[in-house]
Amino acid sequence: MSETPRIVQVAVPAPLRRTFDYLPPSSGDPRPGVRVRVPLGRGRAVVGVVTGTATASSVPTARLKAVLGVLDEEPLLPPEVMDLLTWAADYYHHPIGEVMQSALPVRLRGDRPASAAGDSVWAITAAGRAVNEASLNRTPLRLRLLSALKKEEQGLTADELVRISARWQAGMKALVAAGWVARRERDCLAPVPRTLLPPPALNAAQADAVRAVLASRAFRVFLLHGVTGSGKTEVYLRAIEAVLATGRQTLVLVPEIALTPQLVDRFRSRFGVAIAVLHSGLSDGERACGWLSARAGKAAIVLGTRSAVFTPLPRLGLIVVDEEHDGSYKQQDGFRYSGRDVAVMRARRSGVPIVLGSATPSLESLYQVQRGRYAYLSLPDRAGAANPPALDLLDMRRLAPDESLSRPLRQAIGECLARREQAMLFLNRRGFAPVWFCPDCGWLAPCSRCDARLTLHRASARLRCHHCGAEGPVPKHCPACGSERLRALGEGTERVEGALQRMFPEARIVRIDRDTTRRKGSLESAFARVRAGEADILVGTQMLAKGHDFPNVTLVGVINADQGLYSVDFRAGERLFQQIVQVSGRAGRAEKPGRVLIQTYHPDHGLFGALRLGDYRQFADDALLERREAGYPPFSFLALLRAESSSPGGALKFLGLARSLAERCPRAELEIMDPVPSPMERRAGRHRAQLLVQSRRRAPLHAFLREWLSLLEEAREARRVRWSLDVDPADLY
DNA sequence: AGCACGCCGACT
DNA sequence: GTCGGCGTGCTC
Repeated sequence: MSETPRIVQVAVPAPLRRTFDYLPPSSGDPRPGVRVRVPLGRGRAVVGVVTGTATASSVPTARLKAVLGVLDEEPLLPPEVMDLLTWAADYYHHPIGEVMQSALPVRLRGDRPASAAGDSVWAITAAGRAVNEASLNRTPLRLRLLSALKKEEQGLTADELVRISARWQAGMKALVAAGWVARRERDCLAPVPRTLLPPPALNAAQADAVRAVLASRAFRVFLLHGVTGSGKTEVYLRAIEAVLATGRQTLVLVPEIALTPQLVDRFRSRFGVAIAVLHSGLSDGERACGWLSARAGKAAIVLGTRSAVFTPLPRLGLIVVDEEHDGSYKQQDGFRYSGRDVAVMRARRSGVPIVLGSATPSLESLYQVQRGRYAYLSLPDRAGAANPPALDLLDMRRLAPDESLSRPLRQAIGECLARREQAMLFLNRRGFAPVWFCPDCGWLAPCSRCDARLTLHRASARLRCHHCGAEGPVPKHCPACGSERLRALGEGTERVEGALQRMFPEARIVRIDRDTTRRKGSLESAFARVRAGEADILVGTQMLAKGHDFPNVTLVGVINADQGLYSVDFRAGERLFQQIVQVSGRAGRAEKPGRVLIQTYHPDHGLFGALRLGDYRQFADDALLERREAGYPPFSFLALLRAESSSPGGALKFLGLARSLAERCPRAELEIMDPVPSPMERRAGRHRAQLLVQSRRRAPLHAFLREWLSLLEEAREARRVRWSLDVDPADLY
């Protein structure tokens, strides 16, 4: 019998929407999920992932190149994850190679063996611990290294040792030779605590929710709608506990900012199991180590942000998505997937239950509840029987604000301080003032690369663009008319902080925004100061609202709630409501009632009515009716083709071509809009435009997109602009 | 994305 | 006479 020629299909790291065929290595066909080194182009070798094998190729055999090397004995990506990634590449119409790469930790994207992916560290040995430090007095470098390692149970990497001494290697050599220090791989799984916290008692709603989730052995989506402070996390923990007891693993996804040490500690102190934490703040080695422990089944719980949804978990038993409505689940560049939606698909494919938790669920999820697709679990009560905070609207049309703070708000802050409680103020705008303005000729300092105004940062005396990062000095004279009367218009957090300091000279004020928390760990230390009672007033942007509890905050003020009230984006209302509910949740605890004051120029807006009643379901039902009438998601499916070009008309011109190519594709049940400039047409020197495609049904939309993209890829005009397709876009700009 | 090939301007 | 500008095309 003649042997059948075999072909290996490989997803290569290139923006190509297909796999490449290679001849197998002499060792035989590598299995799907295995990394291979393959030649690509002229003299270049890349690492790709095997997606399958075949008996024939559409490329003539003579032109096929052979796999250069096989990097993994066992598939690095197991079949379950490979299937999920293939689905995701198809659904988001994104190049398969880039999708595969995004699923791998950075350390494993190259040809490093999986066994050596962690951080290599120097760690103290038992012998080293017993050394009498006085005996090292004559070798200060060795002494410093040894005492540093004594404090670091996990050991130190070369990068970290450099900070102790540039010449650390010399001293380390001697310490290793003496047997006091050894080189090993850093263990990324924190030690299991000796004493575990006992689980608190559940209220009836929590117990019902836990019971419902645990009753489901197969795939089922649960929407856990729990008001702030109602104990959603405890429901997760109980469900996880039961899953762990059966020897299975749990995947927990949280929004980017919410993965705080506090949350991690809460998980660690409850379970006597290894927990892998995966987020962007880790070193590449730590990420790879956590990922590999999950894949090996060593980590029983994976707690991570968006990209953790692709972590291999051989014994997956449950998925939890916390704050499922949060926008940070959607990746905003490159492979634009939704971590939440992929999680639901993963649960379905793996046949496990998934819990989506939120105080303000997305309209998409609530709609699935209405349709009977998701099970609805409600936690209506705050733990400890605390009342929800009283919510008042301040009609700014009738109140004379002083530096954007109305009199009732100032008064409430004063009373709050007198009670020795803390106040928290939100303003979604950092910097001192959003505009630098000439009162004589009307000139407004513009960004030279964006269609936007520059924001004044007074402390650093700079004008900055919040869209492209450009910055420059603050002109003293108007460049248009020479006037010397330039002034700041509007308010940012920096200005409000100053105003508060003048109004309440005794108060200790902490400002929290991207400018004050740029340094690593500074956000955490600011929060720690607040919790320790070393601050009276907190001023900040949205980042103040997520994942943190401040028991002594009893007043929350929203300084400008109007942004987004009349926005062009159809999701703006939903997001505003979610934000206000989230910040309101910061006010008050069991024994101290909270108060929320919202400043607005549109107090009659319907959104505030539902907000005052604290009725999210009512708001959501109304909003869903509006969406249904307008034909917006979740009653339709969207795809947005975006383009940007350095030349003014380039993006629109390309989209014009895309629009005409669309005529050649199956267009039944589709609405293909005309290309339009993006709401902020110029950004960072690039001209941007977009084209929206909409359909009532998913299938025709995706059939269309498939053909449309293959035509677009062939078009030479497509090489002159940067373009990307966003399936289920979160923002229409 | 990389990388080479390919024709037109200012330099040792 | 060459170095190099980025337009165009291809990668199994």
